[in-house]
Amino acid sequence: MRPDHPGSEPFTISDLAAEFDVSARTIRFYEEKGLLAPRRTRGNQRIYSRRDRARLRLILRGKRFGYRLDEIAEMIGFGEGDPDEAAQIRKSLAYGERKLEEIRERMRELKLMEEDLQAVAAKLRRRLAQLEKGES
Amino acid sequence: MRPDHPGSEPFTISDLAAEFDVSARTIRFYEEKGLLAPRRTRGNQRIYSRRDRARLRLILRGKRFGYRLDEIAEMIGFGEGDPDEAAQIRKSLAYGERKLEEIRERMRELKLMEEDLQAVAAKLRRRLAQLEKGES
DNA sequence: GTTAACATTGACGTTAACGTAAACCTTGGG
DNA sequence: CCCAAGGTTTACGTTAACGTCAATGTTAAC
Repeated sequence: MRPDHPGSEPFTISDLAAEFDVSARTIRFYEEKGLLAPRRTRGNQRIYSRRDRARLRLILRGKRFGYRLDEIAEMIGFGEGDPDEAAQIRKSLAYGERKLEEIRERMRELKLMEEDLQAVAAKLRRRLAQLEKGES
Repeated sequence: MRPDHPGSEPFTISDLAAEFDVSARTIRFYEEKGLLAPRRTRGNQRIYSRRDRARLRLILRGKRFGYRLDEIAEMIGFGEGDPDEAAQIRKSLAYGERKLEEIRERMRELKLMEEDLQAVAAKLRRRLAQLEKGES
């Protein structure tokens, strides 16, 4: 029944739910919002391809960085939607460039945050060293 | 009235609201949640020190990465709270280490996200080049 | 072919993070 | 002293992102 590579190819909704540790409801909700569009069986059950799975991974990744679902919808939608015209593609590229710049800015901020926390940790360690020398 | 350096030292709530582009309500809300604790005037109005301001910046930074307020409360609280005992400090340090590891993980993920988006952009550019050569 | 396990579509509930409005108090300039 | 601009609390409203039933349909193993 299963192909040679177990756990490969098409996935059910609970496969993905388990893999990414989210509820099935969550995945259906993303579909309601237009972020996913899996095919269906004759019986109307959802079937997820590897592409769908990759998309879900991107969605969850975006979420972890505080992007809202509608923002994510734009981000992942920026590679589709009737790319019949060059103008459309150029617009998509411009949008992508903005998003990339935003992401680089976030990386810089993360670095700052790391430094902030490390500064606090250093302070604590100095204080701890004092205490261990018997000081109050 | 103002000290030598304009825009320095103590801040009003609207000062900070303007500087960080959030509403005063938001700042008061953070206080309700125990994330801030500014001093007050005799008339009960809030006065924010530079330290308070730095704290707010950290809070907003955390938010931009999808941390919830209660998580942020723990993170910024990890350097205070009766550090009279060495054990307490050691616990705080351990907590800080976990958070730092989490942050480094996020940086790795951001890099992946950047690569994903760049892959899509590259695809679009190839398609665009084809179109400009007159192909359908 | 019959169940047990899993899916589907509503519909309503919930929580976090504020927005908004009312009624009142403080502060600083003229 | 007065008042406009800004601040305070209290309380209720709102939105995003799901959680949680319930009623019903579909699959897969036996």
